[in-house]
Amino acid sequence: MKKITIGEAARQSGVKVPTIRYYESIGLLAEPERSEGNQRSYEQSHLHRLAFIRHARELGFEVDAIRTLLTLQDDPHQSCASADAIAKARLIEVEQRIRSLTALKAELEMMVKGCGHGRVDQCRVIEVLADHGECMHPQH
Amino acid sequence: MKKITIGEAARQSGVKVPTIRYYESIGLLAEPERSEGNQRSYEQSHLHRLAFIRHARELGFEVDAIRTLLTLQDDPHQSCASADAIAKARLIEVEQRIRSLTALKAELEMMVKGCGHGRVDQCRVIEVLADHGECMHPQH
DNA sequence: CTACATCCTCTAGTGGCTAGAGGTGCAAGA
DNA sequence: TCTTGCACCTCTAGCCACTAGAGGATGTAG
Repeated sequence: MKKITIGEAARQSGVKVPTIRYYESIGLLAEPERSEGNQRSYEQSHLHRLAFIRHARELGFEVDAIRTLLTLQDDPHQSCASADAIAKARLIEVEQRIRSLTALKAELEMMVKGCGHGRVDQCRVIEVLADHGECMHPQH
Repeated sequence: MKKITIGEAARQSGVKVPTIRYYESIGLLAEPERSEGNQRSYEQSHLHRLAFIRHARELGFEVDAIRTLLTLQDDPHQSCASADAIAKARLIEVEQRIRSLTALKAELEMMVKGCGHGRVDQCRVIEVLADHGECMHPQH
């Protein structure tokens, strides 16, 4: 029964110390036992939880979605329809974001390519920003 | 000399009324004249400014970058090297973001495809989140 | 003159942390 | 035993770029 300090938990999970405390404060991570000197003392289960949360955050899931996913994980007999729906919704968001960023990329490339590296009054970067009509992607 | 109210400016520029006031408060948009009753009264130049700002925000430029771009626009004899650098930096950010989102997309697709639509304990969505080793994209 | 939309200022809230102040606990070396 | 020094504690405030709402003034149409 070795006790895991918050610093050690941070090292092992890759989640920063203040962020761990923050997750506890918003109820994402269960409150751990405390040492005699009031210091947090984590179990392996907390580390699994942190890894789960971290991976989900990296995938861009919002804290509320993670909360739902965690309650699902806690009750493995439930239908996984909600988990599926959450992941699908996130996938659609990501696809949309990629599409929109790809359009931005095209516009930025045009701006940068058109820059004559001279003075501002010949600069395509400023010109395109000033006049949206110049821009090839009026959908945004 | 028709006076443009803040509501009219919002309608024409597509920037919301509180956002226009916010831009003024942070010094992005010059303070307009006021009517006798203390209401803002905009000129065409403000509308151009707002259009510029809006377009730049849509392209994801941060407020600080926009501040720089605006001072460049005000002095057309300057070299446009800074504008070029800002746009290039933004382009690199966007490209990086697209790459990372594309990796996420692949992982999410795998999760969703692997979901057997049964119970949570057979659910790939939860499983992948819980164990990063399951995930094909260990670079994140 | 009365509705009623629009405007004004000001404060506080959003998400997901991050930074810092001011103080306590704990392990190792002198 | 004492001290050094790091890691821990709580609490508050700050970050970005807005957004929401309170509470009141102004402007316009009928």
